[in-house]
Amino acid sequence: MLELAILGLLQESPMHGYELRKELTAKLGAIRAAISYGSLYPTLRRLQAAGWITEAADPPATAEEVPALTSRRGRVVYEITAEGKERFAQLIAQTGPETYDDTGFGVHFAFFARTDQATRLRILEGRRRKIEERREGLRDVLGRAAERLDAYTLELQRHGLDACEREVRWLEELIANERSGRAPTVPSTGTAGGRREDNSPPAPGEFRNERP
Amino acid sequence: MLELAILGLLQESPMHGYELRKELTAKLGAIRAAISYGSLYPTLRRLQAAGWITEAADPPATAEEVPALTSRRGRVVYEITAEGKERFAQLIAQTGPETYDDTGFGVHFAFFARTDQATRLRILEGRRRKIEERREGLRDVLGRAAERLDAYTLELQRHGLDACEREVRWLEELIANERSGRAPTVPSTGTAGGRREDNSPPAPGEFRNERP
DNA sequence: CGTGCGATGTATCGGTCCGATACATCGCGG
DNA sequence: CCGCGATGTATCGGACCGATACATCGCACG
Repeated sequence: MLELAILGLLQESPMHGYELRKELTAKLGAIRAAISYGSLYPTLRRLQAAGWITEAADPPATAEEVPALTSRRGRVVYEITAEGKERFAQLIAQTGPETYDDTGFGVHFAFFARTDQATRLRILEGRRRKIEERREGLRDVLGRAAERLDAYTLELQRHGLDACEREVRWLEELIANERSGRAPTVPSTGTAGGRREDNSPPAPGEFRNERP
Repeated sequence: MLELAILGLLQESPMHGYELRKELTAKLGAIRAAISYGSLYPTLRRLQAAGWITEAADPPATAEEVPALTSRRGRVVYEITAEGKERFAQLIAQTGPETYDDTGFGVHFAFFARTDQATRLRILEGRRRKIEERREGLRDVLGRAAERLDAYTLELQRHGLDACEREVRWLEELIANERSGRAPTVPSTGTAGGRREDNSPPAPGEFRNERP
């Protein structure tokens, strides 16, 4: 999962670890806390060893200042490679069971702008199926095994059931949206990625979510 | 977390691994999928080594059948010890930061029936604080950084924000409930635990949740 | 009658990720 | 001038997962 997220983020712009963590936290804040450095750095090394990313020279901030005295150690900037982009595309398209658990789905969803519509639909439907199963499990427990459980446990299940029902409705909306309107896909920048500051803005008016 | 859950469950009745996993799944179904045996068995061994649990003889199911031929290997039934109960009480009462993350809170909450009211209140308020922080983080991203993010990522944040707000409201309810009405605490069965089949039924009418 | 299959049951292994910790630099305010 | 919070890289032990292996039991189907 981390691998996918890193590859996805580095496609927007080269970054060093610290920055990567912040962006990761911003992008995935809804589904998980903050990525630990204990996962991040080893994963970066793994990705580099595999050739998906490379170290890039730290740009000296428009030159002008800090000539050469302080030797500028630390601050390793990573950049995605062409192979890395292929790897990302492969990871994004292939759906295993882990694609539908909370974290897996969240990460995949966060990069839907780089995913083709068919895959998006497949993932949304798989997720819905999974949540429906969880929902049924909770209903069963609340129905059949209710008397064996104490009031607090029961309340926990009720809250969980509520969350499931809500998420299913959300997914339905997204699926319907996906089927009818063509949601925009960010066009791949091409293998020879020339530093784009201007990130493709999401086409307006695709999510008419009608929040009152 | 697993340790706490196992100790809690074994206080209701002795069980073997498979059974433990099923009960665990039933009790914690709202917050996590199913516990892996790859965690369960090593943890059981750890708990046994520490003296919190012991192996118990597998009761031959009212005797009568299966006299002695099939040697009855496999099926290790675990039982909590007096030290294990102390350990549980200690774990349940001590609150660290991990008490308030999704899993930690869920497990603690699931055993609220064995937790004193002051601790319950402390945990509920800690959890509320944590969720409020997450909520503020999401609001910030949706406000300040909205233009940097694509429509899908934004939608993910909105959904997360919604879940946060909902959980805060749920917690408020629980806290208010806890403060006014005295919620029941399952009386400790005592250190010399005499096999109780009849589980203390939760007092009725404590959660007036008024679900329409 | 057998046979195969799904539920029950115990167990290990490699891998991912987390939390704690350590350490170094930089700019700013007291 | 000194400390402190933000920035920044890095490692280590431990928790937990997913895959896998293997053995038993009962029963349904041919």
